[in-house]
This record gives sequence, structure tokens and C-alpha cells, in this order.
Amino acid sequence: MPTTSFLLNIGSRDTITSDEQNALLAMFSHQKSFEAGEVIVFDGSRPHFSLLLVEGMSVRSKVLAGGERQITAVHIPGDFVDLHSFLLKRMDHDVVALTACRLVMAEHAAIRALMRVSEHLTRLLWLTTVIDGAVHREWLVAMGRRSSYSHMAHVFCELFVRLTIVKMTEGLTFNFPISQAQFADVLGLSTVHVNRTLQELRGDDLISWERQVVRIKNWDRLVKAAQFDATYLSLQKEPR
Amino acid sequence: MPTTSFLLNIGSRDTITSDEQNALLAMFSHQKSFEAGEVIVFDGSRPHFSLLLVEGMSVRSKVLAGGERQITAVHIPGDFVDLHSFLLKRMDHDVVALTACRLVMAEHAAIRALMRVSEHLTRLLWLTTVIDGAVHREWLVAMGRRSSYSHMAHVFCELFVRLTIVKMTEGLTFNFPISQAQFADVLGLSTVHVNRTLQELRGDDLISWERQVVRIKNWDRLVKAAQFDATYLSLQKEPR
DNA sequence: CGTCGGGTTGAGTCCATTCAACTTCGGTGG
DNA sequence: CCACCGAAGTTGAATGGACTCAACCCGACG
Repeated sequence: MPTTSFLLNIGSRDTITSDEQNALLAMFSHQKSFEAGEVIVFDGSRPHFSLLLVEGMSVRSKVLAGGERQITAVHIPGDFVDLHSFLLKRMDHDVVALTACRLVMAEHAAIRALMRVSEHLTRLLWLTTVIDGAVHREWLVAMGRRSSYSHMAHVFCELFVRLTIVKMTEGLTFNFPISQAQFADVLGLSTVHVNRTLQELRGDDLISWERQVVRIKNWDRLVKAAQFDATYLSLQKEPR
Repeated sequence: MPTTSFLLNIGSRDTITSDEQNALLAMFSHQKSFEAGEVIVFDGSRPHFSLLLVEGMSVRSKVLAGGERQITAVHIPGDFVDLHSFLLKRMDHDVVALTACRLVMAEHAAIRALMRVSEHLTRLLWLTTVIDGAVHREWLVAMGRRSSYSHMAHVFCELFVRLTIVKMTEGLTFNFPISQAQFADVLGLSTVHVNRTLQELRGDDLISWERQVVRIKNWDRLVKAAQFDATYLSLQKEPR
């Protein structure tokens, strides 16, 4: 089922009936596939559909005039990459595939139709965009007020928790198919400094990262280094 | 009318009928007032209503264990300060009054009622939270990839545009009732560095800032310094 | 008239950047 | 089969941006 991880995603925030599951499923039409490095949604475009990531990883990135790049979000299966375009109409950033990606399409018309059918599902879709915002805020704190060491640790913690929700971790390891240069654009640092900070984390035996596989060597100490508190991810099942 | 600036706010993104205006108005019940410095919404709380700012300015702020503070948003009249709590349920940050503030309350039950009445207004409320997210992303880019000089210029540009929408600018001036220390928490810098960067902007004759009044001395050059592009604020009237 | 919050300045230090070289490794073509 | 190539990672050295700490100024206010 293509939308399994999406159901895991919202299913970890509220209970949904099987009728609701079907209604959600009905919203999606065709699939789309992209190669690593391809742009999935273009800055400035006006899509008439939104895309749910079902396989692979992608990022939202903004590029400045001077060529500097900042990644503002990392998407994993179960994430809508551009649900906000349903309301914003015009994209204000690119969505780029980190790996080969498979996505499913929800026509904006279909989302509108769903709004007519279910108030509850409307709120759950709305919720996903609001959680995006919560993550953005946490990243702002990390960029503004954490050390690069702590910031990096925080990203690993967040990724691990989010990947666990959609069952994409194995024990304390997960796939992280990103180059250090791209990771630098996530953190707002230079590649050189990313490399050195990474070595500190490795040296302190908090993580290892080889051949795209991250292993958390000591979760408790990683959380402590990051001052990570997952409440901003809203992982409570409650009526929304 | 307490909600005038709110109507200006969404009215600059879509056309709303007078029936819709009334429906929106009906959503708000009591007023609440706060002194400068007071916490309007507490981190960790579970409000059963959301607050629309009608007078004054406030910020969203997160505090780390070590006492470091990061401000993730600045609110002006017409902004919902915590509409996301409608879906998040639990606040993941404080909302703090910069000045004396007046707000009006929308019970979450009333928002639900509105959802039942109007699909369109639902989308417009949703839109406001999604624009919040767009602003967060722009701030992430500014923190991660802009110089402090450019970052600061960007904040002034954004504020000026947003304040103009709700008619709170006079010519090229506006009220900005914030200390340099608080401004440092907006930018993720130290107070000393904020002070020096400010002097650069003044020295280049881009702005002045005295007694809480900011004057933009040269809009074009300020925009250029900031590489400011307002499209992320979604200021197009179009059907949403 | 003294105090206090906010702003300004100087000096020294440190974190992070730039630039450049060098390594490692997987892929590719001679 | 191996030599070469390019992308990604690693390292060193020098520079610079931002921080800390500390002092000092100023105006509002009791």
C-alpha cells in the first residue's frame, strides 16, 4: 500500500477509522518517480496537486542570488512535500530528491472534495502542515542558539524519531543518503566545519555514519548533547 | 472593530464577502489584555482557545536549558498568535507580550463550528498557519546563509511590509517596541553584535531607529542589502 | 540625586570560514 | 586488468566574523 507510512504518520497523532483511511486513500491518484538530484517541485511553480512521498528522501531548499543554499526541511516517506501549495498556490522554494523517489499525487480538487466529506480529516491534513511549522521553529532555535555540535546532534535525534514512526529504523540505525555538503546546507554551516563537527560526535562515540548508514551509539548521551525534547513533534494520539 | 487588521490580513490574500466577515467576527468572544513582558500563552499549556492580536506586539520564544532564548516569530495586529494550538493541542513555546497587548479569543469549539459553516473560511484560517510556516522558512534561510547585516536588513523589510498591510506604517516609518537584547534573540546573535550591525545599517544610511521608531531611509538599497523578495508572504489576492 | 535598564565601545578570544591540498573509493574506458 | 577520473571526504593553515567580558554613557524615574 503506497500510503502506509502516511497512515503511520497521522495515526501516531490521532485515531482514524477504516472509513477515514479509505477516504484518504481515495484522494491519491497517479504515482510520480524521480531520480536522485531531480527537482520534484519548482520554486515559483503553481501546482494543482500536492505530493506525498512514499519512497526515498527529499528536501526543501532555497537558493540565494549568490548561490548559497539552505535546506529548510528533510522529507521521509509519509510526508507531504508540498501540501502548503494547496493554500499558498505559488511555491516559494524547490523540492529536490536526495535519492530516487516515488510520490503519489493528490489533486487540489481532491483535497477540496475531502474537506467537504470530513471535517476531521481536514483537521488532520491541516495538522501535518502545522507540525511542519513546529519543526521549522525547532530548527530556528537550533540554528540561532545551539552550538554546531548540539545542532547536529539534534538533527540526528529528530530524524531518528521521525523515521521510527514510519518504521524506517532498524534498531539504532537508519539510512541517511545525504552528502556532507548537503548536510552543511541543512545546518547552515560550511562543509569543512560539518566534517569536523561530525568527527567530534564520532570521537565522543555518539554516532557513526558510514556508507549512508547512521548508527546511534548512545541514544541517551546524544539526546543530552542535543537537549532534544520530542514534544514539538506532537506524538500523542489524541482527538484533533 | 477589533478584527479590522485581521480582515486586512486575509483580505490581502483573497476576497471575502461581508457574510464571511460576519461569520469570522462571530467566532471571537472576550478580550484579554496583557502588560509588556507578560506571558500570553505558556509553553506546555493546553489552551482551549486561540488568540488574535488586535493591539500591541508579541513574540514566540523558546528558551533552552542554559537560558539562551530564541524568538521564532514576531506578531503584529491581525496575527493569530497561537492558532496552531487548535491542532497541536499542547504549546511548544511561550508567547510573550513586547508591549501592552489586547487580544480577542476564539474558542476552539467556535473554530470547529466555523469549519462546519464555511469551507472557504476554513482554508483561509489554514492559510494563515501555512504563511507562518513560509515565514519560518525564510528566517531559516536568513539565519543559515545570510550575513548578519543582510539578515537584519531582511527583518526590517519583512516587518515593514507586514505592518503596511495592516496600515501600521506611516510613510517609511513604523513603531518597533523592542530592545536590542530582544532583537538579538530574533536574529540569533549577541547584543553586542546586534548593536554593531545596527550601526553599519545606520552608517550606510539604510535605516534609523530611535525611541522605538524605525525609519527606512532608502527602501531600494535596504531591499538590495537584504535580497528581500516578498513573494513568501503570499500577498496576492486570489481564490484559495 | 542615585539607580537601573538599555545602549555603546574596546580588547581579547574562539568558533567557523575560506582556500588549498590530499586521500579514498567506486566507476569507466583504454 | 589496471590506470585514470571525479565525487566525496579529510586535513592544515590563515583569516575573519561573532562572542565574551568589562567598562562606560545616557536618559527615565523614583
